[in-house]
Amino acid sequence: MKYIDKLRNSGLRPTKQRLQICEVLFNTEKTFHFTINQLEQKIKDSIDNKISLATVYNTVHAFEKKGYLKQIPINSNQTYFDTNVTDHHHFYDLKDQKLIDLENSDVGPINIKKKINGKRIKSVEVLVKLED
Amino acid sequence: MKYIDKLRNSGLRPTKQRLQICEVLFNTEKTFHFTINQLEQKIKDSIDNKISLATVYNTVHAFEKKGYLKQIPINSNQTYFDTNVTDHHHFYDLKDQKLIDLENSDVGPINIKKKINGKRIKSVEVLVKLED
DNA sequence: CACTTATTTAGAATCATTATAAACTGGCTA
DNA sequence: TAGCCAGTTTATAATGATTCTAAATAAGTG
Ligand SMILES: [Mn+2]
Ligand SMILES: [Mn+2]
Ligand SMILES: [Zn+2]
Ligand SMILES: [Zn+2]
Repeated sequence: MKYIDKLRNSGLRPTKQRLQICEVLFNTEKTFHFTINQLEQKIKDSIDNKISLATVYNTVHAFEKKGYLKQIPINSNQTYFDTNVTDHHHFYDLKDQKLIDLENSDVGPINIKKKINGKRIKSVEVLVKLED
Repeated sequence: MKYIDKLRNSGLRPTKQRLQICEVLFNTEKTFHFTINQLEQKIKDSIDNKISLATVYNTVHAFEKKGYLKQIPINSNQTYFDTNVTDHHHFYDLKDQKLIDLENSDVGPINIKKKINGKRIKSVEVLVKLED
């Protein structure tokens, strides 16, 4: 199975719950952005058994740690995650509270001129807020 | 007084509490980043009377709405604010959980090529995560 | 199967933030 | 200056996302 190896290779046991969450997160045409509550709803809509909220949190954090998900820095009372783990940026529609991907080519190269002693750059993320 | 006019001109009554918070926030050499709890501590350290936590929240939100403060988009359980309301960007030191200002000149112009119908760009913020 | 360790789970706890509603105050007007 | 009132402050409760707990269950191993 597609996700069994992915999980085993990461040192995560391929449990029924994790495999079902993998289907919801990764067996899609397009990548997407989500909060835990939105993911919980998606899971409810697509499987018959119940997965506890604690497991959804546990799984999302495990996947994030393994690099299969990333958090998007944004001001919201809920944490946003992204199934697109490539380097890219975001529009944030303030009215609809929706994230839209901005490819690197839509933004152009960003050259950070300032250096901090003993630190290196891990990521560069651009957030473009949109209003009507 | 310096802040009385500022508040009046914004349609905010210059109350004792607001004026004291203005002193803490704006009567400084350098701008700074803070969470509500950090600000609460600063207020306690610099005034004799008590200001309720609710008033600190109310005031910070009022000042943000008037453009005297801005939120910094970052993944944290607490909201970060900035007394520097000019267009600028941030380093985020993941280890020390500290924010460092990045001036526009340190980043260079950012040209967002993608357009979203009916929306206009309100702000462009760059977050550069630093690791050791 | 027997055993160990990881995982799931319901529910409680945490904690930043927001809501409530009563008391208070700044500013205007008579 | 007194009186009024909308705006503000305040203690406290409520909310809600997230994390914690500890017992039950499931996966891997020999
Ligand atoms: Mn958060
Ligand atoms: Mn927040
Ligand atoms: Zn994205
Ligand atoms: Zn700043």
